[in-house]
Amino acid sequence: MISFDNFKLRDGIPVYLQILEHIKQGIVAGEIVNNDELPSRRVLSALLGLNPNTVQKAYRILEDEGLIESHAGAKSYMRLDGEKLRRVRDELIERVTLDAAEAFKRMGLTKAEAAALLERYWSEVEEEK
Amino acid sequence: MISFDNFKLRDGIPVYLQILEHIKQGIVAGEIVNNDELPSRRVLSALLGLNPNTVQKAYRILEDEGLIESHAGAKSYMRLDGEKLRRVRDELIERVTLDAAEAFKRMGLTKAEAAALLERYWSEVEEEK
Amino acid sequence: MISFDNFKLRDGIPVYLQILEHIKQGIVAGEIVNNDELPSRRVLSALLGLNPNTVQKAYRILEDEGLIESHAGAKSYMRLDGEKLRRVRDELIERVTLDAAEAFKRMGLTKAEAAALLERYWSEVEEEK
Amino acid sequence: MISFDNFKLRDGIPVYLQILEHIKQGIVAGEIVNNDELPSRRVLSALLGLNPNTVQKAYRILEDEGLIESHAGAKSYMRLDGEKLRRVRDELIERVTLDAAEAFKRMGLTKAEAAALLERYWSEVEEEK
DNA sequence: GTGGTCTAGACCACC
DNA sequence: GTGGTCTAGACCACG
Repeated sequence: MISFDNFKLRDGIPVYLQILEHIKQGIVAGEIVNNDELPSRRVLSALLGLNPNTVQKAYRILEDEGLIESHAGAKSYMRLDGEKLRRVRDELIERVTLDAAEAFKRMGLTKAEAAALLERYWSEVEEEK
Repeated sequence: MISFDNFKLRDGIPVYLQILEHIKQGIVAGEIVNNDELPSRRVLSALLGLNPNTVQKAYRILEDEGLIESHAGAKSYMRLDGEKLRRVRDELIERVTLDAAEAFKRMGLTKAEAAALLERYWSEVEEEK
Repeated sequence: MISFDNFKLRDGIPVYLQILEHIKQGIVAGEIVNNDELPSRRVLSALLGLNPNTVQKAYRILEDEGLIESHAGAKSYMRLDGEKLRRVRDELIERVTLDAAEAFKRMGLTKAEAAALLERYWSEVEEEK
Repeated sequence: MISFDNFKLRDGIPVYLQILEHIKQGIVAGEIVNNDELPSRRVLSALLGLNPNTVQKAYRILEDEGLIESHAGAKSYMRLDGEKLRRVRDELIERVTLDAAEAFKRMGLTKAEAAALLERYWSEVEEEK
């Protein structure tokens, strides 16, 4: 079962996007694999203190993207293969990296300075709660 | 006069925040310095194809944060000193770096891998449009 | 025994309605006649890979409409007479025809064009699976 | 402005699908053309006695399919070109025709009988209210 | 219990 | 006023 233990809501970003992001990051991290069972909409919404429809929106998009499969009355499961996995991974990494690079560049930092900053702050990231 | 030449709208993020971000990044980059003149709300909104209210919102926040000074009927100017500059710089760098570090960690990358990725993608950032 | 050999599930339409439709179409086609035996709920649900409740719902409606007769512990049988047969036939034909005519009209086709289309696609209907 | 004058709700079919169908039929009929303005979510939902979210769902799907374009704060417009028009037309006609043909066949009618039925019922379709 | 649709109504970002 | 997100909660189809 996919875990949402370390999921923290940030504000300013649509919640359904944060759910999508969390799942996609889990896929890239290898924590989420093919055929994994997803928590039901009701359970997850209760767990995160959200409305079921918000979770439903995230799940619907995942299904539109072919990453999960769900049928009325049945649980929902991850549907991953090499191609999808690669696609998710590439998109996610590219977006995160380019966003950061762009911001650093815009602030006038050099490549080396940016990389140093990233390494310096690495250990300050809030660890698992 | 503060430049918005390289300003590109991204969707999904409130436009007024993008304006704020652009100006703060310019401050950190040293392109924007104390007493610089800001384009008028009307001019900037026309330039960026935005609603004047959206620009107004960004300017109001900058004023609330003490970074600019504006008076009715007069031009607006940057009001920066060492302390404000440091504050803006630290906040911006910390946010960008921590966000990226958190995302990379969540994806299961090591510190070295993340830094390498950042350097690898560095030159791919779209240059001046 | 009533056959479900050519029964294909379509999605988007409630399954119990599809079962009802299948039986009524069989009645109109003359394949299903008075006193025919129906498969038991359990057998049919197993055959179609459905939940017994879904089949039960379809059977209950058929019984409400007086088209079948069933008693606890006994097999179910079709109960058709001239009047019921005519009613089912007229309802079904009218609904199918009017639905199609309405859709064709709404799309701006003429009567002749619609009839031609119907004849043209006639042979493309998937034959017995 | 796209009209919903002749729109009648049918039950048993999800409302958002009926809205989609109505618009697509209008496209095929040539009543709806490129750059046509759509009624706002609020206006249409009030007009049809629906919840705004139901209309929003239909509009979202249309946007996903590339048939309309909408931006926050701005009205929504049809975005059609030859390719999309052909796609919508082909899908709609094929579905309606095949559904009808399949039902008629299943009821044991011949191609000629079905076409005759369609022509006979043609004028009975409820005319514009 | 699970997925899907729908209503009622609020708040935000934007024009 | 317009599009987009979200909460609260109901009902249906299905297993």
